[in-house]
Formats: sequence, structure tokens, C-alpha cells
Amino acid sequence: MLYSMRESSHCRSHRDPSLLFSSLCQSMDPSQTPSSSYGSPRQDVRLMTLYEEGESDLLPMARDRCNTWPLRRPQMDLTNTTSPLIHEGIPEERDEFDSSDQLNVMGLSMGGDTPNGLNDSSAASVYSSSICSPTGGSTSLLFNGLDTSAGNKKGATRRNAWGNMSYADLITQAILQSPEKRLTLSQVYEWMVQNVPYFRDKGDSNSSAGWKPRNRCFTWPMALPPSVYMGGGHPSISPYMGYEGEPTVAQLLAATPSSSLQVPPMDGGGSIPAKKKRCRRKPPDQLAQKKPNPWGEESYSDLIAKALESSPDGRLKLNEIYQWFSDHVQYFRERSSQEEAAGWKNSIRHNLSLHSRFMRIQNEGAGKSSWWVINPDAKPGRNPRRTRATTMDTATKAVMDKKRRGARKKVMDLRGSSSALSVSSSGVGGSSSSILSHDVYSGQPNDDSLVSNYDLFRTRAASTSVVTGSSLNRSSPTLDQFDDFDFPPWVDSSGATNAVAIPSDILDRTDQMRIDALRGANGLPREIKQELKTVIKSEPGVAPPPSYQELSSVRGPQQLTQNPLLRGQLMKPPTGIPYLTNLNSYAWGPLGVPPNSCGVTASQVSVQSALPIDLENLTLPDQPLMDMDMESILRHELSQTNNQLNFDI
Amino acid sequence: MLYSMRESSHCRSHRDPSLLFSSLCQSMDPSQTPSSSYGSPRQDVRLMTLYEEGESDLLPMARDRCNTWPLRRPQMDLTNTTSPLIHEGIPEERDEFDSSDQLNVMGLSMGGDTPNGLNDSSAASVYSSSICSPTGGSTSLLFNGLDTSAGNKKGATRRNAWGNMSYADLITQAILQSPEKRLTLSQVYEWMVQNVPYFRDKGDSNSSAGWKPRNRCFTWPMALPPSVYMGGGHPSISPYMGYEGEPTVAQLLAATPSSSLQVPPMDGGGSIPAKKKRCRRKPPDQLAQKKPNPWGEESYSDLIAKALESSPDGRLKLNEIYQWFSDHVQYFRERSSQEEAAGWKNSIRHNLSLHSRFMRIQNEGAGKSSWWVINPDAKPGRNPRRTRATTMDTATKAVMDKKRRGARKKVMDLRGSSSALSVSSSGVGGSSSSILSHDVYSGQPNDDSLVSNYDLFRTRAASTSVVTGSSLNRSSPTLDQFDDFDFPPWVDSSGATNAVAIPSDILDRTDQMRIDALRGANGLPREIKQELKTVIKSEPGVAPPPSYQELSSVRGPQQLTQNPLLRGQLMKPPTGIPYLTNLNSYAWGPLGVPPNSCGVTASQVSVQSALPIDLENLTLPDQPLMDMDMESILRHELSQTNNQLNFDI
DNA sequence: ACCGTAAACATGTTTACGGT
DNA sequence: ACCGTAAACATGTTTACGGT
Repeated sequence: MLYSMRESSHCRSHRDPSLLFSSLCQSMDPSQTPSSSYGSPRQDVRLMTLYEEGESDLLPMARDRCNTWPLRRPQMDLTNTTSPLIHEGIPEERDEFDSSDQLNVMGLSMGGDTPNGLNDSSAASVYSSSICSPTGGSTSLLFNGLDTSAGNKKGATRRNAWGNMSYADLITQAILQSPEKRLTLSQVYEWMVQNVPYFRDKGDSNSSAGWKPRNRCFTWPMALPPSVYMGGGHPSISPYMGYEGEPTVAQLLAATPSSSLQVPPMDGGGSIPAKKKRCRRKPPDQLAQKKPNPWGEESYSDLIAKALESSPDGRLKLNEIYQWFSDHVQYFRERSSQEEAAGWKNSIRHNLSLHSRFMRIQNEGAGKSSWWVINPDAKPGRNPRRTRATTMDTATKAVMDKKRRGARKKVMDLRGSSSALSVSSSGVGGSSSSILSHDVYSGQPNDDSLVSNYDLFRTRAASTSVVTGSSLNRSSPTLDQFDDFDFPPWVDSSGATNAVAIPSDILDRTDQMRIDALRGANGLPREIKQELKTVIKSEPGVAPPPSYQELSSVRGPQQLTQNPLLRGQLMKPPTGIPYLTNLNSYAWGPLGVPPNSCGVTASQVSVQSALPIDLENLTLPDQPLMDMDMESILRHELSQTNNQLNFDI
Repeated sequence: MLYSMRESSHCRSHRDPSLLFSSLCQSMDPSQTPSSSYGSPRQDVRLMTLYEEGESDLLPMARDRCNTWPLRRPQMDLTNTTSPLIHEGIPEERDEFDSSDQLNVMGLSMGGDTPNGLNDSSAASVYSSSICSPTGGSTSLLFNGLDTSAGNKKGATRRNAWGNMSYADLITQAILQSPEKRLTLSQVYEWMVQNVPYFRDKGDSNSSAGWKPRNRCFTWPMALPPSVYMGGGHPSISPYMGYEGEPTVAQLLAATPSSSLQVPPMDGGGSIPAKKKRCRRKPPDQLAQKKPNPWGEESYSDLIAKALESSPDGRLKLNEIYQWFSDHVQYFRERSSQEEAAGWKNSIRHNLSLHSRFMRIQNEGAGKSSWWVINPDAKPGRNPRRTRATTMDTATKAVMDKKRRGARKKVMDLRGSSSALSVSSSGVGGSSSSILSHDVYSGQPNDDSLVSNYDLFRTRAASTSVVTGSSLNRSSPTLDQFDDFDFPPWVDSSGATNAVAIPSDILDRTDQMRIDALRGANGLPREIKQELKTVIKSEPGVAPPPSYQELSSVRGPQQLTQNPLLRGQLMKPPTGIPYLTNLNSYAWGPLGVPPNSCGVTASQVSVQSALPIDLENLTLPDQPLMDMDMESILRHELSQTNNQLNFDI
């Protein structure tokens, strides 16, 4: 029999809504925390409840295989009805439909029996199509089939969250159990959802990101039934121009392979162009609310900034940002399942990378992701975005090319030089010299308001970013990026002023120390300030910011109470008492280091008291440095001093 | 008609071997350089030659969508016959066969005409099945079809390397042009190869990584024909247990969907278990040669180390490592096409991450990838691998868990603390203090041979890696990693010795400066040393290492000639003239800084002459520091000095 | 122009598994 | 046990595109 297009519905919910309900509950568990480390097991342990075979103590976690799954809301939210957004939101937005939807168009009944006598002699495995299949209602499936024949030396180890069977095994099963011994991908998905408990809560047509193999390109139209595209008789669709060979009789007789059971989306029923046109109409409810986003007024960028500012250290890792979203915004909390979160997580990453407002800071330690901080040079509030790709014709593109590269370079400098401003323990000792480039690089009287930290940033980045070129064959394509670097207007890109970038280039890079300096310089946490003041006030003399809790536990609270700098972490340091970690970008500024167009003088400032060598005689190249190895230059310059370096202090 | 299994061959080569030849030439162009920056266009420009429509000046590059494509050699190498490896190597290795191979089993002829009169009214677009279809021999296909109906305001921009059509468009075309209006993925691939010029050189059944959508899981058995798995009558294969509904008559009549035309692999013809068993038999030629790998004796790890050591700076970015492989090893050079390189590139990344022999160093600047260097603490030659995953049962796993975490943590420390040893410009000034932890951390007399740089590394990493915990809700899962950190045996993990990690923790992090220090400490480039000596000798007084070429061009060669340190970059610096960038780990050592179990003394060494403040009174926590925020501690400690910091030097 | 969303990548980490 | 290979991820960057 053939299902009619309209009356067909998703098999699972069609047959057993209660099961769908329970699996939805699972997938919406807001207590779930995102995973942090690469590939570590024991995450998503909640899924263990779906697993019904033994040896459940060390299940590999189920991980998100795709970051860009389109985040359509599941059609119903049965677990959390407190948020109007869920019901006002995206559910009706079905113009970008899933492949199984598309496959539904033709409709197709899948037989419950095995009509063809293919001789697969499956003695061991017992699969039951637990929900949809006419043969079974069992929700507990056995997965002892495919491995039993071979000596399963490793059978004790469960390879996947659903058991020992690989995807290949499962798919093989699915295919073998199909009448034709072949399935479309959608049919395979469906089979998985129906027959593997683990996937049962992942089978919504629009929430299968984690395990469906079409992980990266979700617009891939899986064996679209012709009617979807033919329906409107779209004139741009070309006819079949010929596939080699003649179709077999069987092919000609074959029906369409669809088995999913949902109706096509409501999007413009008449003409569906082959070139998929995204249509994202804001749902009427939300329109009425005038909220720009379903979660409220804030943009992603705003929320990220909020998250970062709410962190005592002003920094968060990507995962922590995710978590902040889940913890603080109901909309995202309600979409924290693996599948649902992929989209907004993608947006977070996108925004982090895109906005000059944010800056990435390397987090040392293998396998640890970076810190994200507020860019201290970003104007408070929403910042203009960095160059964003826009579709334009070639000519425009060519014209804009150089400009764009320059703009992007600036952003890269800004963001990449985070550590350039960091302060080291030697900085504590008073010999940090990053301020040099500030004074020096502007090439004019000490105009802090004009120059800002930006100069510090870009100087260093311009000089350090190119050392790549030292590979033997000079074939590294990365060098091309810097061929036509745009200098800021106040920088003489061909003169000696650039040469003084050297001192800033070899700056220390204590990233983590730097973070507070950033905040001190500009990006102080606004929202959180009052919040933490309150905390401090409520526990006078005892309450450190959360990040000091370990410290407190180690040393006892009394030592913390006497420390004004501790509290100062979240405020601008009082004038005259420079922030410890603020030396480079902040503390030196107020002290009025005299501007000098020669970086050597600045070197003196920071170095002379510590070093007996005479760095004033440094001869610096009179060309821009962006294609030079700073290391080499510095080494050379020091060699000019006749190696009279004396480190025996 | 049906092709018999044996006589069938790949359509393309079957019909037009010359075209296959030319496209193979394209895909094997060894001059191709790997891409470097994220998503930047203009890479793979060689593919432009395949593009035959206008507006070719700004084509988006074709990027590799999948990193893990199995690297089977194409069946023939027509462009480069100088290497015996190509012909001795993998070609016959066909046990891990591609999906289209599998689909071939049943054979299927695809008609060249459109037998069914589906009414798609394609007025604008003209597709020709240029190679395989009986209708066309044209190699130039027009892709103006699908977009013409809608106002193509943005039609001027080519969205993909092959034109404006999305993958979806193309697939839609393919499907619509099929007799049944449905295709398997393999058939879609085949259609693409046959009908889209861009993909013409990418259509080898085992080299389509870049554009085939099954990007991440290549073992996905795409609608395997039953015979592949049923052939041996494997007992573990269960029968079809029931798919909902009844099969249609058409389904029952339907033939298998295969259209590719190759024979199944030679792998164990009798019983092919559903659980795919990887069989990688070394080809006989290679066996005879006794070379462990088709490219020779070296492991990936060896080659990577060679690459790094051959770099004047001892560091390379991932892309540069790729390039080195392509440039220096014929086997890889011959496999430098996007598809073919995916596998060995994956292996390179795998090795980089896996071996403690390698260390990643953050490269500042947004969007720039890290430097990879030789871990100075790695023993020369092949290093024992870091903990590698082994399949084991749950009990063993549980037992080993803690141990493994400890071991892995060590590796992480080793690798993550790269920048801890870096030297800053302030280091140039003489106030770097990273050696402190060396003296101090060993907690015993100055025994360099025993302690090694490892101590430096791990101290810092242990103390800095945990600052994460400061997020407000303490829910960051990353903290869990450090719950049971294993200290090296010579470290008192609960005593005061750890406290002195502080000075090293707040070290400067001039990563790039650090690299030579690393080499000085241990990982000096062996192979390249003689090579570069030769260069220097052949051009006495003029020849700098490659990385100084820009410098040379800027300043003229004479300045370089006088610089012993320049040449010293690739050698250990002469005693008494410490490497400029070597201060932390190297230069201080020979000077014999007296060992002291209190880090404060070390601080004095580096700081006292530069700073008026008295850091000797630092009170340090008497607990291990790995769960503390160094920033906070330092700030606190400085606060103990009553804020009498004076930076006005 | 800004933004959310989707997507295509590059880079990096970890686990699995078969061959030796 | 080491290694090559495959694979499944996480993280980060960039482009595209539609809505406003």
C-alpha cells in the first residue's frame, strides 16, 4: 500500500506517541553538560539509560558528529512548557525540511516480512522492529548477532554507546532486512531509530545530527523524490539527459524508495525550485513580541560578552560559553540536547571568530581549548563586525580585495596579539617592554587616545606572524597572506618606525596574566561588577571571587581578606597601584614613558637597569618587518654588540 | 542490458581512457601546495582549468571536506613513472573497497536516454552526459540551468568551484535525470563525475574524498548489495525481521541499484562478515623490499621529526609539514592531490598529536595554526608513544583508568608547557626566571641530568592549566581532568616544593623565541646541521639560513655576515655566549644558579636588579598548585608587599 | 549593514584495529 | 608493543544567504 502524502506521519509518533514522549524527555534533559575534552568517554551518560544490555559501566560517549545541524525545534516540547518561546518559536518553520520529509512525498510502504528468500542464515542475531514493525513491540533489542560467529576476543568491550556493532554492522542489518536488500539513507536512519534503542530518541527527522552520516552538509538532498522538485514544474529544471545503459525492467517497475511518513513542508507548495531557497520567516508570535530573537533582545555577541564578563577571570573556554548559554538563557537551556545545541553552538563559534569584540587566547596544555576574552580594544557594547563575507561580483571583490585583507589583518593582529600584551614574571621584575611599541609605533607624540592598545597589538602581530617563511623551500602558502599588509594610516609602513616593532615582538606572552590587563585596559566586566561587589560585601573580608576558592581552601581565608588586588581583579586598579598583571598595557601608560620614535630608547627603559649590555646601538632594518624573522633580526642585532652580553647578574 | 560482473569496468575509463588520463594528470600535479588559511579562496587554482564558464578570476577554492578518506592509490599512475613505489605499492590492495565497487557486484546498466517522460520543463539548462552518456561527448557543460528562473541578483557570484549550483542542485539534477528518479549515492557520485567538469578528475572510486558527502565515516556501507554480505552465508547475519508495510510489486521486482562496474575486492571471497574486517595486506612487492612502509624505512614520526629539524627555526605549521612531506618524499608527493593526501595528512596529524616527541606551540595571530616543534625532552630518535588506546575489557579499563589519566597528564604537561620555556624581550633584559623552577622544582641539588627540562614543563603546566575553574557555576567539565594528577616521582606533590612553581608559572611565553632554546636544550637538528653548514660554507659570509632571506634582502648581506649568532641558530651556542633566545632553559644553566628549594631565591636572581620591591617575602601556599589560579596567587602575594611596587625605573 | 543560521572547511585529539 | 590507517569527534575560521 502507499501512504498518501498528507495522512502519512512519522512512523514512531504515529504508532507509539508515548515512546516518542519519553525519548523527547531524554533528549531535552537540561542538566546535561556539554562535553569538554576530546573524545573522552563518560559524557552523555544519560544515554546509558537507553542502553539495555550489560556492561554499561564504560560506555563510550555519544558525541556530536556534526556541528552544523540545522536547529529545528522538535515539533513538540513535552517536558518544559514554561517557556512560551518554545511554542511561539520555530516549530512551524518547516521550509528547510529534512530528507526524510522529502522522501515522504512519494510515500512507500515497507513490508514487514521478508519477501525475497535471500539466504542470509542469520542464526544468532535477533532483531525486532520494536516500534513500527508489525512483528515486534519489544523495546529491548539484542545486539549479539554479528559478532558471535567470529571469535570475539574483544567482545567484552562495547565499541559504541549502542553496543558492539559498528555503524556498518547496523546498516548492514538494516539493508539485509529490507525487502529489496537496499535502502536509502533515510530508510537506514529510520531503521536505526526503530531498531536500535540508542537511537530511538534521536530519530526525529530534524534532530539526528549526532549519528546520521550526512554530518557536514545537511542540505544534501538524500535521493529526493522527483515530485518534490517537479511539483511546480519549475522551468529551470533540466530534463534527464541520459544515464548510460538501459534501465532494467525492474527499474522501470520499481516504486520510489521512500518510507518516511511525513508530509512535505508548508513552504510554497506551488513551485519548489531546485535551488533551495532558504525561507526563514519569523513566526508570528515572535513578530508580535518584537523580540529580535526567540530568546530576547540580545544578540549572540551580546550574550557571549555577557558570559565572558560574568566570568571572574573574564575568560571562558568554548565549552564554558556553551554552558553559560545553557545555564543562563532558557531558550538555549531548552535546546541543550546534542542535536538541538549544534546550531546555536555553531553560532557561538561563528560569533567568537567573527567579531573583533572577542579575542582568543591560547590555553597552554595539550588538548585544552583556548580562552576567549573580551577584546580590550573593542568599544563597549556591540562592536562593528569584522569584515564579513558578502556576495559580490568579481570586480567588486577584486577592488575590495586589498582593503579586505587589510581589515582582516587588523583583526588578526588584534586578536592574535593577545599574548603580546601579557606580562611575565620578569615583567613583575620590571623589565617588560611591551609599552615600547606603543610609544614608538605611533611615531608621534604620546597620544594615548589616538593610538590605544591597537598599536601594541598590531605591531607585534605584524612582525611575528610571518616567521613561517623560514621553512626550507619557501613554499608555504601561508606567507601569501602577508604580501600586501595594510598598515594603519598613522603608521609609516616603509620607514624606520616599523623597525622598532622588534622590542614588542619579543615580548613575553603570559596569556593568562594578560587577561586581567585586558580588562583593566578596557573590557572591564560591567554586568558582573555589581554582582560581585555584592558578594564581597555580603561576606566582608572573606569572599573572594569564585576563582579563588581553591586558593582559599589551601591557605585559609584570612590571607585573602587583606588583599586589595584580589578584589581589584574585577575592577580597574586604583591609580598609582598598577595592576600586577597590567604592566604592559596599562601600568606603564600612566607613568608617562616619554614617546620616542626609536624603539631602542624604549628598550632602555625596560632593560637598562637589568642588563649591562648596551642596546642603544641596535641597528634596525629600515624596512617593514612583516616578512622577517624577528628572532633572526634580534639575534643579529645583538651580535652587533659584539656578543658582550653578560647575563651574570 | 546488464554488464557482467567481470567485464564491467569503470564507466569513465571504459569509455574514454584519455580523459581519465588527463584528469589524473590534473589530480597528481605535484606543484600543488596545500592550503594554509581557513577557507581562503584562491587555493587549488589548478582546478580552474577544469572550469569552463566565465568569471573565473575569483573562484572559491575547492577544499577538502574530509580528513579521513582512506588513501587508496588510484589504479594507475600515468604522470609519474619514476617511482617504483607507485607500481609496487598499494594498487592491488583492494580489500577495503569503495562503495561503488560494492555496488558493482550486481551490475546494472544505466540507460543513456530518458525513458520516462517526467515533465520538468527545463528550458534553460542544458546538461550533457559528456563522457559516458550516449548523447554527448562534450566536455563543456553549461550550468546556467537551475538559477535562471528566479531573478539571479547574485548570479554573478559563483558559489562553488564548479559553478553556481549547489551540491543539492547537482544531485537534484542527477536524480531527476535518472530513469527511476532515484539514485544511490554511488550513482550520484558517478553522475557528478560524468556530468560536471569540475568533478571529472575526482571520480575515481577511491579518490573522491573532497566532494563525496560521506565525509567522516568512510566505512559507511552505502546500500551494500546483499550479495557482498550474503555471499558466504555468514551465520551471524540475521534475516529481515520486518519493515513496516508490505513491499510493493515494484519493489519485489526491483533489481539491485548498483551501477558502478567494478568487481568486488579480492579479500577473502568466501565469507565476508557483516562486521567489516579490515584487511591490510602489504602488497607483495613491498614485502619483498622489506621496507616497512611504501615510502621507506621511516615512520611518520621520523619524517615529521625530520621535517621539523630541517626547518631553520625548528618549527613548522601543520601545513608546512604537509608540504615538507610532499616536497621531500616521493610517495607523498605523488599523492598530493586533495583526495589522496587526506589519508596521510590525517596520519600526520595523528602522529603529531599522539607522540610526546612533538609539541605544539601556539602561534599568535587569529586564524593561524600552531607551530609544531620537537619536544626537547624527548629522547632522540623514536620516542615511546604516549598512551595509546587499546581495546580492553571494562575491568582492565577501570583499573588502568587512573594510571592512564596520570600518564596522559604528563604528556599534556610536557606538550602544553611549551611556552613556559619561552624567552621574552625582558629575558633579553636579563630578568627571565624560568630556570627557577628548574632549580627549585627538583627539590634537590642541581642535577641537570636527572631533572631535565621536563620539570620546567610540568611545573608550569600543572599550575596554569586549571584556571578554568573560575567560571561561576563550577560546572566546567574540564576540571575533572585534573582531579587525580600524577606527579613525577621526584616531586613531592603535597609539599612546599610545588609552591615554588609560581615563578615558572608566570613566565613569559614568547613561544617563537623559545623554539631555539628547545633545540639548544636537546632537539638540535641533526640531519640538517651538516646540510646547513655546507650552505654556509659554500657561501662564506653571505649565506644565511633560509629564514633570513627576507632580512638579507632588506638590509643587504654584509650585515648578516658578521653575525656569529645567526649561524649559531642551528647549532648549540658556544659556551659563554649564551643563545639569545636560550636564556630560560639554557643560558642560565651553565651559569650555575645555585639550587634552592625555595623559588623565591630564584626570583631574586632574575628580578632583584630590576625591581625595587622585595619579593623575598613572598609567602607561598604550601599545597600543590594545580588547582589554583596563579594569577590570583601572584596578585595576592604581591599584595603582601603592601603594594609598594614601584615600576618607575 | 547587522544578524542568525547554515555550511564548508582546517586544525587538533583521541580511539579503534589490523599487521608485524 | 609499535605503527599505519581509519574514524569520530571538538574547536576555530570563513563564506553564504535571507530577514530586517
